Amino acid sequence: MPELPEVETVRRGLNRLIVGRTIASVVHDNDKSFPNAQVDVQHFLLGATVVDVRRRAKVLIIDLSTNYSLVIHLKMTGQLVFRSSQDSFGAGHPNDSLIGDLPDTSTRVTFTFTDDSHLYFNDQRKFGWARLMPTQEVPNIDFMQKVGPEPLEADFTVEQFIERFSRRKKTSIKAALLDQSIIAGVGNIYADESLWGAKLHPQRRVGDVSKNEFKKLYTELRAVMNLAIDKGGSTDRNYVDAQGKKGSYMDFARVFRREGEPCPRCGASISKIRVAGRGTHVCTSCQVVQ
DNA sequence: CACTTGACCTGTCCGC
DNA sequence: TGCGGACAGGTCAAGT
Repeated sequence: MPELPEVETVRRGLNRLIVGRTIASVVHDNDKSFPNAQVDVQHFLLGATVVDVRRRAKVLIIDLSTNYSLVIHLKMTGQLVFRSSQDSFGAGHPNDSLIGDLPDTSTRVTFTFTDDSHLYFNDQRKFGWARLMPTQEVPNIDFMQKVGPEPLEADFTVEQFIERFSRRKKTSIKAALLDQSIIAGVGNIYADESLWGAKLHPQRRVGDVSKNEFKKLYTELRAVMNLAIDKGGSTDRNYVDAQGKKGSYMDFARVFRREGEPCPRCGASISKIRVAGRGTHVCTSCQVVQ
């Protein structure tokens, strides 16, 4: 569920909260949440100071002073939550975090910094992963090699956007939007939201999308993602930011999770169908299959 | 190569 | 109340 806006929200939070902190200890469950644990994780992490937190597509990159980087994919239910040594979650200490005491049953990795603050990598469904590697090798991993361009970069043009779809003609526009090798960072929420904005039915074949419709989709996708970043992302189920707080984009969603509600544009009832193996929200009245 | 489907997991919800 | 099954959806491997 964390898509580009959610991962970007986490990145901004971590940038504020952990840059400059030095790792004192790491405890991990030694399964695929940290698949290269057999390399000496402790040796490369202990004493390392966080120097930057970057993002590429839905992947977070935590750069360390040792010229190593932690590369983390949250997949569906991953969370990265920071707690200072003062944070208290016991009775009589109200807070606005969605989650309580940490570590909890879904904690896969616990980083403790030298000031006794903590960063917890939680992942209920264990689809996420963390890897430690030299910073200079990060661009060489398979994921980075095949992932498409960042849709919110200032120099990403509508012409590039259209060109990226040129090798896909028969598949649905929704399947193409979800394909990370075409455009980076789009997931189920913002695919449905941007297709509604562009009045495109998710099952429209890519080859049947006109140039003007592509232009509209480009504009809508960027607008929707920028708004979502503004709102701290979407909390559908599990997502929380680096302080454990929910995002509020779902309050602004037009179709996602709104099956049965009236379309904000034409008033017809919003449907939920299945496209590209995903639950898909659509107004069949004003989003045209053609 | 283009494209689709199933696997990976576990918590939640729904019907019986 | 308990229990089975469907469902949630990011990515990769394996299938057509």
